[in-house]
Amino acid sequence: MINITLPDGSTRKVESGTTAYDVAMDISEGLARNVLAAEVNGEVWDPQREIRSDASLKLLTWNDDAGKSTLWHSSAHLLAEALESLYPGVKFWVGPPIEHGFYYDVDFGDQTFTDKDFTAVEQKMLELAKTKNPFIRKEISKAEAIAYFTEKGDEYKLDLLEGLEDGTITLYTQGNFTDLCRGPHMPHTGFVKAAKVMSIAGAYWKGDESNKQLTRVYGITFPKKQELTAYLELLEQARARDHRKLGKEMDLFAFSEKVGQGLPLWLPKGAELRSRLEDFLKEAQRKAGYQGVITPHIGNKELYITSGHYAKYGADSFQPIQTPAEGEEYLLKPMNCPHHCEVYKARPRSYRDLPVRFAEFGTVYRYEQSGELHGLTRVRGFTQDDAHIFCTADQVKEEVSNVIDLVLYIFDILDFKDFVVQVSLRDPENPEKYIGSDENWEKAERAIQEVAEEKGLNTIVELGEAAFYGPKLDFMVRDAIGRKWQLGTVQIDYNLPERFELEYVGADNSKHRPVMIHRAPFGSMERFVAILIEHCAGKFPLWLTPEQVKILPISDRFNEYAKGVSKVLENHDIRALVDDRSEKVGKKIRDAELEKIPYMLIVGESEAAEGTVSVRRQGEGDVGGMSVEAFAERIRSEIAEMLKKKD
RNA sequence: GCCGAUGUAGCUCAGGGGUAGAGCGCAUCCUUGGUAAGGAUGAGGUCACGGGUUCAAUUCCCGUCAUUGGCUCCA
Repeated sequence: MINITLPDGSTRKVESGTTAYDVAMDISEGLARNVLAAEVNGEVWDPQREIRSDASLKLLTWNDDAGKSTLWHSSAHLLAEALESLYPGVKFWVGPPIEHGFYYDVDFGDQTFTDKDFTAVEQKMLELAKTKNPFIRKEISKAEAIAYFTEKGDEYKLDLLEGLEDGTITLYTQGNFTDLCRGPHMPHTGFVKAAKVMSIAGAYWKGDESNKQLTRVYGITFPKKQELTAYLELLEQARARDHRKLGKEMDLFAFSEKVGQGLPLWLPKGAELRSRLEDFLKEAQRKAGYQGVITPHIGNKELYITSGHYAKYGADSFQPIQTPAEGEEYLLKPMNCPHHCEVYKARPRSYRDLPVRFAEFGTVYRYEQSGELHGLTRVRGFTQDDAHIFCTADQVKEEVSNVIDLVLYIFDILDFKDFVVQVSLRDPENPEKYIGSDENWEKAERAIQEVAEEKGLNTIVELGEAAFYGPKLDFMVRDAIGRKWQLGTVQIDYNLPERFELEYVGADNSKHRPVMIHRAPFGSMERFVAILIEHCAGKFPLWLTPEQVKILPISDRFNEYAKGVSKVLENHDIRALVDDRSEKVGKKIRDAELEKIPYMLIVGESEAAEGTVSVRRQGEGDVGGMSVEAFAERIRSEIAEMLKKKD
C-alpha cells in the first residue's frame, strides 16, 4: 500500500499501481471524466500512469493551466494524426502546447497545404476525437526507437532521438499515430469537442535561419464547442483594439508607400497626443534633475566606429551618406548614445557635477528587416525618449533605482498594470556577441539584479537578451492580441565610456571613468503610443486625448451660442470643437460617441437662455446641466485627479 | 531577409475574361430637431505597379512594391 496526499492535505491509502484516474473515480465519476492530467510529486503525469510510491497528487482539469496544456499537447498529436491521414508521407518535427493552443512543425514534402485546407483538417480531427482513442504510453529503448523511426523514414524524429538518453524514451500512440514524446497526455482523444486550425507559417527548423523552413500549423482545441466560439469572439474584440485599425479610424497616423516602409507619418491628432505625452515626461524629467540636450540627426561614420555600433550593425543599417568630400561619410543616427557621449566630453567634468543626465527626444533610423515591420510598434524611423546618465560607480544603483521609479510613475498615471520586468543578461554560451571586460559585465549584471530585487519587481531573467554593450532591465507589456513588446528600458554600460574615453576628475584630483546608464521610460514614442491605443481601446485619458469636448447645438440657431461656449472653454485650455452640421442631435451624439470624445455638450434653447450646457459623458450618457464655468472646473479637477496619483 | 496570405471609391468590403458595385464618409438641397443613425440628389475608382497570355485582362500567369500571420532579427 502507498499513501496519496491530496491538495487539501487529506491522505488516502491505496494499492501500489493505482492511477490518478482511479483516485479521481474514487472521489467522483464526474471528476474522473474531467481529469486531463495529474501532478504527481510536482511532475505532470498521464492520469493513467501507475503510481508506485507515496506521492502528493493533484488532479488537473481544463481549469488548471497544466490541464489546458495537456489537452493542447494531446491535440497537437491529434492534428498530426489528421495530417498524416490526409497527407500521407508528411514528416513531423515537434508539436508543443503554447499559450493559446498548440502548433506542430510539419514537413509537407512536395504536397501543399493552404488555409483552404483548414476545414478538412478540423473535420478530420473531430472525427478522430470522436473515436475516443486512448493515448498509450510505451517506454522503449533508444535502439528500438531508432529502428522504429528509421523504418518510418522520419529523419526529424531520428534527429530528436540523437539528443535523448537511453532509458528515458517514451512513445505515445493514439489510433494510427505514434509519436516520440515525453508526454504527458490526456486519457483519450474524446476530450476534444471543438478544433480550429488557426494559421500556418514558415518556421526555420530548430529556429536557425540557415536551416530549411518547415510549415508550422497553429491550432486550438476546446473541451466544449461554445468555448471555441467564445474564444473566437474574444479574438475579434482584441482585433478591434488593434492600434493599426484605431490609428486609421481616429486619424492618428498613416504610412505612405512613397515616403517608405516603416516610416510613420503623424497626423495632426496623433501629433497632438504625442506632444502631450512628451510634455508630460519632460516635466517629470525636469523634476528628476534631467537636462535637455539637442543633437543632429546624422553623425560622422567615425563616431560609430568608435562606439562599436558600426562593426556590429553597419552592414544591416541604412548605408552611409556620401558628401562631396572624398571619403567623408555620415550615418543617419541609429541611436543617440554616441552623440550624448560627445555632449559629455564637451567640457571637463568633476565628480561634483555627477550624475549628469542628458535627455533628448531623439529620432533614430534603423533598417529593420522588412518582415519585422509592424504598425507603430516596429518601425524604421522612431523617436526615443532617450536620456543618458553619467555617474560614478557608487551612484549607479541609486540612479537605476530612480529611473525605475520614473517608469513606474508613468505606468501608474497611464494605468498600465499588466507588465513584466525582464532582466536581460548575457548569453553565457556566446560571449563573442558582447564587448567589454567580464569584470565590468559582472558588475553591471549584479547591480541591475540587486536593484530589481530591492524594488520588489516582478522579474523574469532572460539570458542572451542583453544589449551588446551591457545588461538591461526592460519593461515588457502586451498588445491587444497578446504579443509582448519592450517599452521602458534601463541599461548599464561600462563600455561606451571606455571607448569614448570619458573621464571625470575625482576628489583625489585624478581622472576616473564614469558609468553610463541608457534609459527610455516609454521606449519610443511610436511603440508607446501604439500600446497606449490598444490599452485604452482608443479612449484616451481626458488629459491626453486630442479632442476633449464636442459641443452639439440642437439646431443651427444655436451655433453661435455653441461657438461662444467653445471660446470660453478654449480660455480654460480645454480642447473643444463645435459640431455645426445640419444634423439632428441624435446623430451628432452617435458620431461623437463613436469618435470616443470624452464629453459632449448639448446646447439648445434653454441652455442658451441660461448660459448653461447639458453635459453628456462618453459611454455613460447624460450627466445633467451646469454652467459653462462649472463644466470647465469639472474638467480641470478631473485632470488634476488623474495626474495626482503617486506624484 | 525567409515561408504563407492579401491589395477593388476616403473607410469597410462584395464582384468577376467583354473597361465595376454596396454601406458608411464627402458635396449640394430640403428638413431645424432635446441625448446613439431624418430625407433627396450628386461627385468619387488607370480595380497597387510593371510585364506576359488573349480578339479582349481589373479578373488568368510572372515579376515588383506595399500590407499582413508567423519564423529569424531587434543598438
